[in-house]
Amino acid sequence: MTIKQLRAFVAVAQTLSFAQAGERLYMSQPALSLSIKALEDGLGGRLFSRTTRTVNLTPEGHALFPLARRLVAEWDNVEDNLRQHFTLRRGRVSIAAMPSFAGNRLPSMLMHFRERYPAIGITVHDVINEQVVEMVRNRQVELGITFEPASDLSMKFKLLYLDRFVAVVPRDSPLIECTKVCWEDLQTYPFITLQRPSAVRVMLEESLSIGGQKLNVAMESHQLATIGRMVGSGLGVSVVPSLCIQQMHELGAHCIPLANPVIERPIGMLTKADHELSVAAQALADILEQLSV
Amino acid sequence: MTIKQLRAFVAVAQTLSFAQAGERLYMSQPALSLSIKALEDGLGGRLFSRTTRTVNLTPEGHALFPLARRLVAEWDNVEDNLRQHFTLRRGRVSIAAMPSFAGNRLPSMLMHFRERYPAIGITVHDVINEQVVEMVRNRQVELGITFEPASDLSMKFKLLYLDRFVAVVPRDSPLIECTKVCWEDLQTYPFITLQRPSAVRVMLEESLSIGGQKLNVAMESHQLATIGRMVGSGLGVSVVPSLCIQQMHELGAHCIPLANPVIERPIGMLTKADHELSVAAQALADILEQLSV
DNA sequence: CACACTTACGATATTCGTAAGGATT
DNA sequence: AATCCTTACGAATATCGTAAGTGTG
Repeated sequence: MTIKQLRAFVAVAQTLSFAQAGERLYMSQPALSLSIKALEDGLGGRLFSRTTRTVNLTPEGHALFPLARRLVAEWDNVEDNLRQHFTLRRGRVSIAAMPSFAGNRLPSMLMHFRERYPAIGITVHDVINEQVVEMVRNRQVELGITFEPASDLSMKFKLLYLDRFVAVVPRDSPLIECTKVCWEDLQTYPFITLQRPSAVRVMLEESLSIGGQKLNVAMESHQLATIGRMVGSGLGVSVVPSLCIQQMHELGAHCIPLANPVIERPIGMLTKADHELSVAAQALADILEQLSV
Repeated sequence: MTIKQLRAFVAVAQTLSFAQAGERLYMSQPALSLSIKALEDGLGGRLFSRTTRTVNLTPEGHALFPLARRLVAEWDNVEDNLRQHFTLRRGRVSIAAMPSFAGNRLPSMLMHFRERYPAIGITVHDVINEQVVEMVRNRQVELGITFEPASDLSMKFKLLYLDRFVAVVPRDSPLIECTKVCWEDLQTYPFITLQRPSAVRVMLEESLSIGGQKLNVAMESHQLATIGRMVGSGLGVSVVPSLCIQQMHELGAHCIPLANPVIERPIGMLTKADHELSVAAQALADILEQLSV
């Protein structure tokens, strides 16, 4: 029994005519006749009782008809569904991104993606850097956007760009005139930064300790938006990835390049090394990469 | 997409090895490789991510796997089920038979059928002659057993044998010595027979009226068993199809050939002319015919 | 006699197995 | 070096369309 034979059976059963069914199936009537004969032989009995003049279902054919119709319909569904996934007319892609990225660059990138593939659903997990790595590892998401993690053979990291940290100061700060600032310039102001599990905080401390410097934290938050608004209100200064520059401006703070130490971190896409991306995820990855050049 | 390809896909997805799957499918590994390739090309994307050393499902392949398994399973079910019907290892046949037949000859015939085809279910409708014809006409049953009905092009009648009516008398009747009796012999006793819608009653009246004779009914019943017991108790005499001889004996009555008038009626199988029998019904018809020779 | 299904037959396509090639552990 | 998948190619098989055959209304 082949799918072709089953389609032929359904067509003949519906039209009760080999000639008409042949037309519908785009095949000659003798070929159709042979096909039905092969089906009957394969099953071990007749499905149609036919004189040269009239065609009718046998009781067994009658029993097969609804089953055959269902099988063919399900078959077509599965096939069509899969084809739509491959042609990006259906699907869903889950990604995780650290908040600084998810809240700044990502939305406009997703706009591009959605414009191009409006039928693909997107699930974004806005979680801290470490959780991004975990979610990729656990395959909760296909794609993660993070700072480059410690090298791990089970993960693949694709650089999108280098992010250089910048200082954030109030609009009325004297530092506002500088084209760049050093850590010493900032130390005279209360320092506001993210709470501990945050990668930004950790990377900041690491970079400073290399230069023998120390972080004196006056205030902490775990929301970038809060930090921005605190700095904007004149409560103190901060250092954030350049990703956040626009957000900081919108929150009323001002950003200045940080010259010493230069804190530069690769940001990119993280995937499981041993698992291929879905076509949808690959399409998203392609767009993210393309928009990061 | 063909059923063969889908089976190949399932096998490879389960073993994650073209070599092993090839063995299971009884085909060479290169042929399997080509088959999967053809499937992937047809669907428009990869289902397996494979290096020369390891095979893995792509996300799309992963999505297809349960669907493919279900499709293949349903396919096999339908195919197997139909094959079993054709080989008489599954099925049901519905027949209708007039009470005189259903209660006498039929049971032993069904025993033969059941012995030969124990998996075929049988539904017997024990109804009066006219209803048998109706049930065949309405396709409530595939097969009917009746006296030959008025010829009707939409029905097919296959003679099983001729039934000759016999007289039924009490064991202590003086008639018991006769090798045959005439209507006149019976008329001296109270006559017991079936009620009006019954074909036996109608045919009896018809036959008598041809010879200018008349039926004086002393008692009526609509059960043959009741008649038998009434006659057996000495309440009167009756005339029944020879079908019922054994039953009458068991009920304590005695049967004697009826010589004048001779009432002879063809009994046979009735089917719809334009509808083929199921293999199960045909098998039953064959056995009924064979046992009637 | 015309129509509709079946059979016959030659051509085309598809499928398969063997052999050779390439990549990974 | 061994193993496993892919590509190449020739052979076997299957499928299809045209043409001829057959039975029915």
